[in-house]
Amino acid sequence: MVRLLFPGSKLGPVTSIPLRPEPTPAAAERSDAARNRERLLLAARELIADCGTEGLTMDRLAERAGVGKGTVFRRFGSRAGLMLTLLNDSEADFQARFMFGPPPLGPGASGLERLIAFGAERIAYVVEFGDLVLAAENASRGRFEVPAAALWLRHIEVLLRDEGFDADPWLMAGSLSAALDPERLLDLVRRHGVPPERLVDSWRDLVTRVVAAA
Amino acid sequence: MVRLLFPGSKLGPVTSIPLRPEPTPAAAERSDAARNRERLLLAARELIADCGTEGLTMDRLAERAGVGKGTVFRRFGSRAGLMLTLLNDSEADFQARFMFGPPPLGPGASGLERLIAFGAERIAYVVEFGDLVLAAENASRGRFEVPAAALWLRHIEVLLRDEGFDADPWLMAGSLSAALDPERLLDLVRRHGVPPERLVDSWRDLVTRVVAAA
DNA sequence: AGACTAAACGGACCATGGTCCGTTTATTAT
DNA sequence: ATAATAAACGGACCATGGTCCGTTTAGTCT
Repeated sequence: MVRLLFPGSKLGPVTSIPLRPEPTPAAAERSDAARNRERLLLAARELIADCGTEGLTMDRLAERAGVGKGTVFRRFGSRAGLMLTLLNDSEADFQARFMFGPPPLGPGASGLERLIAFGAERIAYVVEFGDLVLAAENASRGRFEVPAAALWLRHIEVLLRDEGFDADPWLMAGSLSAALDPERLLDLVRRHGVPPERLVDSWRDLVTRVVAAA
Repeated sequence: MVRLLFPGSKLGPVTSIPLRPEPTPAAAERSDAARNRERLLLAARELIADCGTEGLTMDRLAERAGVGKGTVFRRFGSRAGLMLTLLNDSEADFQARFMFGPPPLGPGASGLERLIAFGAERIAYVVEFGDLVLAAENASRGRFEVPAAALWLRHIEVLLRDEGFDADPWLMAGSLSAALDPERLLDLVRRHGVPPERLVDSWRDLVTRVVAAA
């Protein structure tokens, strides 16, 4: 658990679940470590801007940032961890919007409306950050241990319950969540040329049917 | 398209979509190539039996089979290709059963019954061949290009249409298919200890709801 | 049998993610 | 200021999937 600024708000820090958990949030970071972290993140963004996500290798990143390779791995744990870190801000923003933002995504709308909006936003998010999300998916032990994924799941589950869904909402939330799998969405958009709006339509249809029979 | 024996049937060869497409089905295999393929498959099964799927590396496999590493890759293309080949028989069997076998999996039952049975069988399949399926998933360009996957998708789509589902059955088939994703299923079974029957129940609930509103 | 050719072979080689451990350095206590 | 210490550093090293290309060989044609 880490405190992040709620972007564009005067309300001050809000609690958010980071995409990647910080190892030791208690101890303050040593100055050289902080400097290298900045250098690395900068270099990573430049590298991605120049050569795309594919072009970012850990060796190149280390060289470009002027640090040793070991430093890169101590900081981010793995390539996927780096990508997760790169996505952290936008992910925190997304979380804030579906947890505290205005309806229909945030509280105030019905469970179904919020489910629909959630899918639509997630689809937009995946389409926007495509390669990054894909590169972040290969986390060490499966993509299901990412803390943020657990949050989305729980969110969907709660919305299902709101709609009176009683039969194993946790598993159903997982099934719905699977329909938003980034690899699938990007395959549909990129290889099959499916327009995102059509994905949103299909998602709406899916959740509507699932909730309707409740 | 390759001809495979319909297992346990007197009906002779039936058409089946292989898990992994053969590069040049026309040209006959040279004798040394055939011998090496046998050696490799044997060695692969032994290695997996001894050290598990993780323990099978391409170098070790080559050494154990007594062939060069290049031979391994020419034969199977990639590690995932090898796993796909190892799964080919059971996959052909699965295909035969849902396409031509007895109801409720095969023709003769309603679309909904067949959908439910399909999911149940798929779950059992994934649980049985867990590691192999997982290792086969990292196919070159995503797990959506595997020909067999296209067949399952099409199957689900047809069954949806049978049930009068009109709104974008192809995308809906994909969403349902995503709920059967092996990585998810195995994560649920292994990490969360969810019994397969509960997965089947949830799948039944899902497809019933999707089809009900049609 | 001998020559010819296309296919198969093999293993050195490469790229890349990730680990290890001896060395350096920021920080803190005295 | 100096010493002590825990953290950070860096780059050699490893494992593994995958490629390349010069060499060998099975099958065929005469």
